[in-house]
Amino acid sequence: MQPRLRFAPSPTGPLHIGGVRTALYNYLLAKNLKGKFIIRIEDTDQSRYVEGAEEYILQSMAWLGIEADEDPNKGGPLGPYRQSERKETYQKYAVELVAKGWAYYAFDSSEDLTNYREKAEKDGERFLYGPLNRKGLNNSLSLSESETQSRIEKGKDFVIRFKTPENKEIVFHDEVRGEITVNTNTLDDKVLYKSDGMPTYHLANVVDDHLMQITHVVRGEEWLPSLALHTLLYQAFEWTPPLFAHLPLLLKPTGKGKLSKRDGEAGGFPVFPLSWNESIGYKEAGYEPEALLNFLGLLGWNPGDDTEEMTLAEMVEKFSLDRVQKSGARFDLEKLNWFNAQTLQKLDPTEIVARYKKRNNNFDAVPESILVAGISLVKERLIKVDDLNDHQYLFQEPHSYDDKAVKKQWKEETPELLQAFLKDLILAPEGSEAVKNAIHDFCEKREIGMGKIMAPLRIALVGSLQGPSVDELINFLGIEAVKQRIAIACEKL
RNA sequence: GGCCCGUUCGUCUAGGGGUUAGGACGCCAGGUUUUCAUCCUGGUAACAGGGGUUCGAUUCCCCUACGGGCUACCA
Repeated sequence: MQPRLRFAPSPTGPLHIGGVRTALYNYLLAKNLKGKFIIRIEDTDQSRYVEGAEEYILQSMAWLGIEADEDPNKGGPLGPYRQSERKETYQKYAVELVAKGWAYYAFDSSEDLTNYREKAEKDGERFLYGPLNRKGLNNSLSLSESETQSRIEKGKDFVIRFKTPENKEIVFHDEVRGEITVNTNTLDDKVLYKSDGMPTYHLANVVDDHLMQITHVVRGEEWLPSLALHTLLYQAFEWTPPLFAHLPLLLKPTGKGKLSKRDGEAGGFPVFPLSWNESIGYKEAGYEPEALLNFLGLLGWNPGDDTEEMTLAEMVEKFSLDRVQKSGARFDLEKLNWFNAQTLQKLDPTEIVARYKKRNNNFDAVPESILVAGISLVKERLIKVDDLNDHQYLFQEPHSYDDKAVKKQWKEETPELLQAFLKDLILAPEGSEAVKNAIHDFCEKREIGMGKIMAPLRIALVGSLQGPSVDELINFLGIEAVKQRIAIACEKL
């Protein structure tokens, strides 16, 4: 059987970074097994539907470079891939379950249910619509068959609930955690089919996974408690269940709980891949998708050796469920920054320029070749592509001079010294090696320390005591620019 | 509260009955760079606690604590 895995987000808002990781792991496993990766939109809750969310999710995946084999837009052999478009399918299965004695009609109003819950809560208990009390509630188990029929025919609101077997130890298997046992009396009879004619997650999910021939369900740990129900559902339908793997959750960088939108706002880091309304995304914050993926891939999984820097393809090759972590992982932006810097180091300067230009127009007037040469000079000091903006001196004369540096390094005799050096420099041959020699010779001739000329030179060229080595810088800028900058500095300082 | 899951340096993690408990990020120090960053070298720092089992437990079992999730006609 061909492995088929799906990522099944709900279009209720932007894709959370934890969702991105779930998508990534599904993709990694699918491709590792040489199978298909599918995106299915789970939009069964009309009241929570958010305009643009589906599009956002698909765009995020595109930006990340996680390509689906089948999705709502490109379609596929087992579509449609939007649950709202599969609406008719579900009723049939819900009714089948009733016929088989695995489900029943329930007529309890939401007010009644709320009352039961409030009452139970007052008594310090929890109301559970389940095996132990369902016979006393308003449903086809307590009502006569004719009464049930007539209510349905009269168009009364009803839901279909799963008929959880009474007092059974049910054992199910999770690929990450192993065997888990639950007593069915602690389960409730989940609604499978809602009164609005839509299925709930539980029904839709199981039916679609079966129909779409999903072989591995990889999802967040928040679904682990539902696995008992889902296992029972597969039994009820007499279908072979897929393999299940529940991923540990992403936790807040500090403090308690899972990562949420607010943490991003408080901690100043994105929680969404792309911007969504007021919330900035990783893309907009200047992160490279390769770095995000690499970072996320290692948050809850490792390849078993010490390898950390990996491309998507390398992660695909090494991925396996048995190396997925059981406990939640805290989100640490520092490490992502490191991954981003590493990603940039491996990129060709022309590619860095291209990515920089997509987001910045500061150096639009600078010729491409100069930009590439400039990047080559400073790329190992970039964490993000935008950091090139800190190196404007490569392409423009300094806007200002660092006061502290000037005070300390710019002496009275400095202008004269620089002008004299310039004369020597003009005579020097091309290349940064020659520049270096010129500086050395000049110092020797004048019998002065290198610091006397190096620091002022740097101030004149850069504006501060930073940047690439002076010889490389001079070589890059060219004699005319150097001459000009020295002149300007001598005048201004 | 009930049910389920988990717990190795600050963080991500490797390991697994006998190890100097390994790596990475961060941090610190030194070196390179007559600058800064990079880079290199070194350092800092962990098996939640208590009981078992065992010649020996961080590793296996139990309990406690702590953390997490679920507890909707949401996913």
